[in-house]
Amino acid sequence: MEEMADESSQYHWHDDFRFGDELMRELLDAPAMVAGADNSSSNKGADEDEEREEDGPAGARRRESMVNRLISTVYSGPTLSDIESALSFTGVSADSQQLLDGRKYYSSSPVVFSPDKVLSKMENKYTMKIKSCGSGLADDGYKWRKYGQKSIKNSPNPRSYYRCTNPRCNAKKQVERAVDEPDTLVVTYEGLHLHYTYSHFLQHPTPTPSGTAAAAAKKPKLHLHTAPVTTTTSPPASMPLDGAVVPAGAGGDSSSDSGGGHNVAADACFLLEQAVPNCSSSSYMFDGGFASGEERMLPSGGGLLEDMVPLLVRRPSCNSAATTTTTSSSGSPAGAPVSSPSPSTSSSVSWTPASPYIDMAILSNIF
DNA sequence: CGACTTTGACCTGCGC
DNA sequence: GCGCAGGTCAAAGTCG
Repeated sequence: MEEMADESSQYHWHDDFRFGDELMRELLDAPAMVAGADNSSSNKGADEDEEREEDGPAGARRRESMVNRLISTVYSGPTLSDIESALSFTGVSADSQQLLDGRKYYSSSPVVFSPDKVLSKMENKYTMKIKSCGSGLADDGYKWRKYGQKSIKNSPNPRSYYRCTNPRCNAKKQVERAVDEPDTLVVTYEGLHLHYTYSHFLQHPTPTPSGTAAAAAKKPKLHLHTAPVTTTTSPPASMPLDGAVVPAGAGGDSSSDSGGGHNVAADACFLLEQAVPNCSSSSYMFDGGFASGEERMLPSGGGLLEDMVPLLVRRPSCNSAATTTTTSSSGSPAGAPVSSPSPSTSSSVSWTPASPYIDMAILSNIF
């Protein structure tokens, strides 16, 4: 298992993104771009040399800006706006719209996370219908522990109950097969993950044999299963996908999901940065590599990222389509993602995931 | 030996 | 209050 999180895993981040022509051009012009991405061509020449050697705060800001641009340019998956569209979000502010555009976010005004706002909606439930592409279950990037199974009336299929293995997380999910569609899994999520597990970060082993690598060796069980998800069904999201979703066990109903090889943390950082420009992913992902970032991302024991909202949902390993229905258990304040006035339903989505991860529940809470 | 799954028992909410 | 159904607990078993 842990062997799957080999060195290559730290590059999964790149696996899901491609370099566009624009990026390539920028890379070729790296010196100038890095020195002054905002500068016009008129700055080239003598000034360019000056800028290139600039090492002050301004230079740092520019470099960070450049990194951000690269990030947004490299990303080829669905943008938050795509997700928004899919969810038929309503009440999205102009700023948010801009923010949702992966190529504009860095120039938009900062978005301030409101923990209260997010937490107030933490009781939301959302259900996903996952078209399984095999006999397995989807993986949402989180680690789940099955704590019960119940046969449901009028349903030939038992319902399995899972709880997030993180002791400080009360996220739960229920998994059962659709009565009319045996190849479809119905996953209901309750509660949200306000953390990442070690597994996400251990996928990015530090180059140094000691330190985090040692930690990884000590906590192998927490590694996401990076094995090929041939036996798992993946939903589009933690929505987890298993949108943070389904266990990968044999037989489908009972499975403990795990990662599918995706660089979840990286994706999360990217998405987080998209949502929160002030949160510089570069400081986590690109400044000296992820290894150093790993340390910073583990503010406390237990590998929790308490200051970081997971914007994740694991993409299904196959081209499965997932349908999600978000249910707001509590009165949704204005701006809630629900598109329907009905208290029991909100949005229904048919999404052929091409993107990494998204926690639609969280996104809906944020925007 | 620790983590995880299985599974029957127990608890809780709801309708009658 | 009773019964049903869904959700959770926890002991036992399994696995690596």
